[in-house]
Amino acid sequence: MQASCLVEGSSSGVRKGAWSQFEDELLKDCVQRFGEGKWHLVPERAGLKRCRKSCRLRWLNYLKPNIKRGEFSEDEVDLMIKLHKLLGNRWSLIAGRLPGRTSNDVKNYWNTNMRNKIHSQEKDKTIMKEVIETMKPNEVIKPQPRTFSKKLLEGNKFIDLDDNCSKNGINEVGATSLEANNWWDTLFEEEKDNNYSWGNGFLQTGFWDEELNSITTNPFDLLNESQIWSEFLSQT
DNA sequence: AACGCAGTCAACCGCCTGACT
DNA sequence: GAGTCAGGCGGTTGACTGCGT
Repeated sequence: MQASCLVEGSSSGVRKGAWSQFEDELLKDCVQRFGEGKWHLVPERAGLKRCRKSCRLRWLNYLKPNIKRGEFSEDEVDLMIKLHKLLGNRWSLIAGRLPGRTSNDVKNYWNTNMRNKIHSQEKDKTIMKEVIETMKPNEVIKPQPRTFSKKLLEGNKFIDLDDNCSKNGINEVGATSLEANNWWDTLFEEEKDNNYSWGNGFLQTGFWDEELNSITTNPFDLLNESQIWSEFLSQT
């Protein structure tokens, strides 16, 4: 567990701190050759003196293709606020709805920009209260299982992870087959199939109403009577 | 030019969960 | 059922940078 990473980090000369360009190249090359996943094998395969977690993080937050850099657009911020209101500090889920953004990006942005904004709006007690409410520990939805065993995948017509990863590497949005089998992404695909409207790359309507109802404990804390999630997320 | 401060963000840490044995 | 492993997450830290004095 984390102990393995700590031991790796302390006793076997594992590097810490900022990544060099050379290390980045080694990691990129390794992921391109073997695909994402099996992070415990990556340091050895790549010839890196880094622990598996460090390799994974570096790839996901910096090296992965299609990562968007620069400022968040208005649309992105708007969606982020709505999703945060809905999901709390579930940065990975929020990032999953913002193409090219990582959970680290979203978290950093929120912790700097949004908190500042919120503090500057302290006069507006209702906004303040809303945000604080979403940050209560008991409002945070526990993470759902994100990984699937090979057996499970085989039994549900999914493609074998290792096979798919090694042959295809990453898909067009930079996601592994593992991520593509995430329920959330599946929903995303379903929405596209159903020709719901999109704007600036974001889903505007038809927003997995049933699923969001199922994962939120008290949907009517956020929704008006008879309002659905897609309406909530598309309101301005 | 030198210093201090605040903001940003990459990276680390500790914990949780599911899979596997 | 218990123990271990690997993947993943959110919270936190600290190095770096830019700006004001």
